[in-house]
Amino acid sequence: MALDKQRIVTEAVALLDAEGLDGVTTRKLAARLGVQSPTLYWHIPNKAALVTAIAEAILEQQFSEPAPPAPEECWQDWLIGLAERLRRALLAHPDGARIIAASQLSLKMAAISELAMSTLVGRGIPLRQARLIVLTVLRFTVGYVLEEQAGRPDADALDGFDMAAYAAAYPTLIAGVAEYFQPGRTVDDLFRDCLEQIVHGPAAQSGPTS
Amino acid sequence: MALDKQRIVTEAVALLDAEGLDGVTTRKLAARLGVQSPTLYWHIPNKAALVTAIAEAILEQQFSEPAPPAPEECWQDWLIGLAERLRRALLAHPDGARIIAASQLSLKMAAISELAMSTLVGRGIPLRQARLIVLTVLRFTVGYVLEEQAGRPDADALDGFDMAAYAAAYPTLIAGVAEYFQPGRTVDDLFRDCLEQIVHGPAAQSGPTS
DNA sequence: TAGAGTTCTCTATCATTGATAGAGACTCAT
DNA sequence: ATGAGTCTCTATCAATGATAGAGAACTCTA
Repeated sequence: MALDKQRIVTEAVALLDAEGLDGVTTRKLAARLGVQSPTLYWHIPNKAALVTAIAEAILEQQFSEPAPPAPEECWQDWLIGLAERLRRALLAHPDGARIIAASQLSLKMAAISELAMSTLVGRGIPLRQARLIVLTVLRFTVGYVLEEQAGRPDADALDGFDMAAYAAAYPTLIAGVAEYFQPGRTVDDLFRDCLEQIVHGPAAQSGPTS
Repeated sequence: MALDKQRIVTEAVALLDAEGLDGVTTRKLAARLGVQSPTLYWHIPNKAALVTAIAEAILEQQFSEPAPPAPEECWQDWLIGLAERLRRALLAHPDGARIIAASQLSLKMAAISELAMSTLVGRGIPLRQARLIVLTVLRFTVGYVLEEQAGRPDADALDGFDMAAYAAAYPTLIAGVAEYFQPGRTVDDLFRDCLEQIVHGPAAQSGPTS
């Protein structure tokens, strides 16, 4: 089978799924492709470019069709949905957010921004405000998932960790976490509530709807 | 001079400032300290712990005193100021945001969250909403600075890049950027406007105030 | 002061990784 | 067949995080 950039990236995503970003090495990737590692460099300038290509592939999976703007849906809900799709795309692979953050100059991200901004402008939002909202939502989403996917501290880091002292030092923090996840709420609800905070404003208190 | 964790971290930050995160290697750091690299491992379990320690040091510089809650200032402005200080802390060193994002279990970040949440709760904000706002603001800030500090694409990446095609494909995006930075506005203003979007809501249109 | 124990630093050495140089094979039009 | 272009190989680098284990240096008793 011919080896081309397409196959390389596809296999790189599979390797990513299997071993995480740190497991994506040129040698392991080459082995999966039945090839020696220097061969990859004929198709790809360097590893940074590979990571960028992986980022594009990850986004492509979730945003292949241009994400229909919205028929009669209010733009706020549509934008929230867009961010949720972005988050799903990042969560679909280990270290997804790290990869997007490390990727330089993603055309796919630009396309998403363009879609969002043009949609909002089409709904009568002033250009400046549309940019602010879209920028805020997208960067928040990346920051959110980045922390969401952050590797749980290993044994070494937790060595001298005193959970009781932690709870005593940060009571409000702990109370907030505990309060939030009492009923049948999930982490997805938390993300959505944050987004509503942004697009609807703090006034829109999301009560225990449904 | 005695070599202890304190001195190691201090010098690591200096090395970070000089060469960026990728330049912070155990050998270079040891050389600066007049020591051989394995010596570091007596004081530090591994490099991840070093990065976490650097993260704490970076935050410490900006949040050494507990950041006075606020006398009569409204909590919104105070929270924005807090986020701006966090951003400044991250921008003060190369790859500052990457370091915070890579750091696992930062006590300093927890302290900042605790301070913010308890302040808001003290102002009568319900616990749940306080958590949402604080979480949103902090994660947005990290995501924002992360992209802000993202290395500009190198020559290789820009090889086959067609700026004209880019502008044609993403007209609204380009228009938004162009529109925003017309007068004497700075990148700091953009960040602040995004924050106001979050804490005051989209309704509060930030006109060209002074 | 002698010596034992602890604390810290050293030399030597690994395995891994991203990357390059340069030889060779394979394809295909002339 | 031959020569150009395309693709893959072997061999090899330099750099990095990390460990093993020898050995100074310091400290605190007896």
